[in-house]
Amino acid sequence: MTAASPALERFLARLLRRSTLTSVQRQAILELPHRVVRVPSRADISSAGQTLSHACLIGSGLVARFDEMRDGQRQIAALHIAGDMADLHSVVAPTRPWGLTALSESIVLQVPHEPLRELACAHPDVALAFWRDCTVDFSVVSKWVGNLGRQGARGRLAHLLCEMGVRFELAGLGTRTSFALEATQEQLADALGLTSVHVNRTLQSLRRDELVVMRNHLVEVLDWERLADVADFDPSYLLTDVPPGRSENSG
Amino acid sequence: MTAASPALERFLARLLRRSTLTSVQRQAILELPHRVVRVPSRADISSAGQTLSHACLIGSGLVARFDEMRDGQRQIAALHIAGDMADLHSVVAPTRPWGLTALSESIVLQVPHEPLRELACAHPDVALAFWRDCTVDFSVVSKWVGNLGRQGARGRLAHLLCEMGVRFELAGLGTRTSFALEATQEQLADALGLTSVHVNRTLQSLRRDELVVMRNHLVEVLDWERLADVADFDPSYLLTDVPPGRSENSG
DNA sequence: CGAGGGGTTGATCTCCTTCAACGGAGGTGG
DNA sequence: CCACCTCCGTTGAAGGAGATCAACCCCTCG
Repeated sequence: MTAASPALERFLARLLRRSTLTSVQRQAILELPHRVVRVPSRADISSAGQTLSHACLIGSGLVARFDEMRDGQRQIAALHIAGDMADLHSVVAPTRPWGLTALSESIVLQVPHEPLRELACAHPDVALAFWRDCTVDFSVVSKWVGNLGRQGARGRLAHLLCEMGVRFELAGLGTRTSFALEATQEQLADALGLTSVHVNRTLQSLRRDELVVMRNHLVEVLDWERLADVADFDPSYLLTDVPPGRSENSG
Repeated sequence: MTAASPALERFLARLLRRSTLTSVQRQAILELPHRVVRVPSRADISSAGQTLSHACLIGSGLVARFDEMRDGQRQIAALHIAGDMADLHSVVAPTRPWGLTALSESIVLQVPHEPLRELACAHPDVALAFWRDCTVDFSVVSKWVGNLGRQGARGRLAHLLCEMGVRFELAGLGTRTSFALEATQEQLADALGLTSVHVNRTLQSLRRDELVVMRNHLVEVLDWERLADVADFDPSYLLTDVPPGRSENSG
């Protein structure tokens, strides 16, 4: 057994958090062919409307999925960290209406669609696991709609920080109260539907209330309870509390 | 061959718009077991956190997927019309963090998860088709993030009307310039992240500009081009322009 | 006939944007 | 080694989009 890519191992771990796979299936995932690409900070990985033949697995760094308006303004619709397959959706919809961009210097694994599709077709459990993984992203972006539509700047920012904290913790990349979020205030603004000026003022407000400090892209949550309260944060939408057994049979 | 439910036929038609299925597979979908339920206007179909054993296929009416804040405020994250399987996602994630509510009197088909899952496991093409269908909803909700985050009230409302127009047209339930949207201004507000008062004023503004008229839940688009322009609307996110051939092999 | 829900209007307030300027840290070239 | 530049963060003042609150209208239904 050769040493697998740590990125694929992270991806498999993410899948296994919510799905059960046999050792054969697990091995097949670890052996997926791929090309490793280093993406500099602020470089676009792919743009909207492109038809791709591979999915992007994040090896390291921070990657954003974004929607672009006519005037060039961008809205970030998702943030992806190491172990996330940023557009697993593209396996079934190769022409995707969104773009991917690296917010920080990142390592990306290009995993061809073909073997992913073949794996899904050969192993129904894998197909369900992939589908389920996409459902997690769906749930997250749905929550973002609620966050943007019904919360003020404080709540929105607090919610984003809570979400990323829990996700970094789940991925083993930090703790929910201390993690590296390599995004500028302008990029946070693009994710929150705010201006960078207002993100700045809102961060100061959260800091004045001794809820969270952010400096040098390092987030330190000072009072998780109160931050989650400000954010109206309920982590269940991250679909983490799936029973460890065969989740397929729970319905 | 017995007469299939028109709702299942609509659902199948929606799948076939983007996926290719054999006649055996098509027949299996039309023969899915289900229970027909009539849901009165404003009644919740299911609430957040519930673990379900069936998915909801809309037979008629207008159904909203919503997120609920602590204070009871609701944010609608998706609108579903006849032929939409409102929570096909629940097949792989039976505990869903969102609720479903009927905005108008609706007919809902409860389709048990088991046969859906069995169908997906028995036929990889069906699994991919289901997964692809979920990707459409994903793409739509992602676009809503952009709409909420980067557009003002006029653009948001115009975009929602454009989207629903195209979707009604695709589903054969009207034309993009004339369709029934059975939602109150308050419900539109819940979808747009606005107040009902402001939705009212914004509708008047669109009407003054002779872009669209809405009365008695009937939307009449007077100038599609300009409305789409105000909305910054590009229908490609609805994933309608998939080639008619075997889309699985296009990557 | 009265009640209630949805739509309409006006006045006021507030949150966030806009615009503009400045500061500090890091990188580069002379 | 310092001058300069650029990017990011920070601050202030002014303006605007939308919220809020409250009243009223119309239509439907009991």
